[in-house]
Amino acid sequence: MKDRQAAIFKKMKGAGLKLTSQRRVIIHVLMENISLHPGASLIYQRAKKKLKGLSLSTVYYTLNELSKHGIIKILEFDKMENRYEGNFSHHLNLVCMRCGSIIDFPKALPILSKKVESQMGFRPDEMRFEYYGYCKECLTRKQ
Amino acid sequence: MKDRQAAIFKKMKGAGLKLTSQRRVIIHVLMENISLHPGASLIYQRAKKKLKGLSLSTVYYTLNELSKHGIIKILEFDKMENRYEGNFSHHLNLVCMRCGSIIDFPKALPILSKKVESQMGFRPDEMRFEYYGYCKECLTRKQ
DNA sequence: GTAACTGCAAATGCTTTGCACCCCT
DNA sequence: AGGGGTGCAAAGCATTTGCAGTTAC
Repeated sequence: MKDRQAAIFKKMKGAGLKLTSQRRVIIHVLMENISLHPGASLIYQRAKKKLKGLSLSTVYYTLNELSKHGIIKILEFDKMENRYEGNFSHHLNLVCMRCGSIIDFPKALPILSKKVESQMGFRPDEMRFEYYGYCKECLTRKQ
Repeated sequence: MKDRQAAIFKKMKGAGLKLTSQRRVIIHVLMENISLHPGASLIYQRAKKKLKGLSLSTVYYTLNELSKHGIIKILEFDKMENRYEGNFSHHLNLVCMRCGSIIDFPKALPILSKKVESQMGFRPDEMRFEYYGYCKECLTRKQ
């Protein structure tokens, strides 16, 4: 966790991004909760407790800058705010439609990039694999 | 095309949905453009030409009703309006980040539902597989 | 010193909603 | 006849933007 945070600071330096106190807190909260794939509002709430004057636009601006430089990844959803993740490996996201939790499923997925390119002339850049359903906790709670 | 439209009307009847003149036009335009995976605004623009008084909220309401009854599918994106599709088969969508076109790639994808359920206790309901990149036309046009 | 960052408020864009009227079945 | 459907305007919500002041490098 401390390591991952340090790694981000290093990448930011490399990308010419400034390390402000706001960013330190935002990144701390982000990494502390990275397995939840937190959204901007959660990050904002928790970060604001540590840094009173923090504004939501700063949180968005920072997360967008990090994503622009390939340091984190933005996950965008239907009827749900964006979420942020640090996992760049090729994996499946399990999205709970009840509680909104997102779990990584690391099982190898086929890479179809070559086929897609030769058969359709389409050059893929990013990929997205998701299952929407109900997580263990919500299934238990349900009945 | 005529067939697919008739099939939708039939399903609507089965679901207890009323067939109004607005809906006839909306569905006609939807099916006419289904391979584009049209968005609400495109459907609205084209349908309004055939039915002057049509309102955008009716378009949204109709598309939502159809989706609620499993007659069409809503695709939701980042920074792009929702798109609608009729293809319920397990396929990959190729989304062009330049022109916004969406192409179906029918290649069989692994069904991981069982694994996900036994290993993670997650019960999947819907799935979503997308590649974001650049389509043939945009690659040609680019340089 | 200066370009980048921050906070505020306002704007954006898509989608939904409340409500009165309308019309399919 | 009655419940669903329609159109309008307004609200909703996450995200972005313009701008003036601030700060890291």
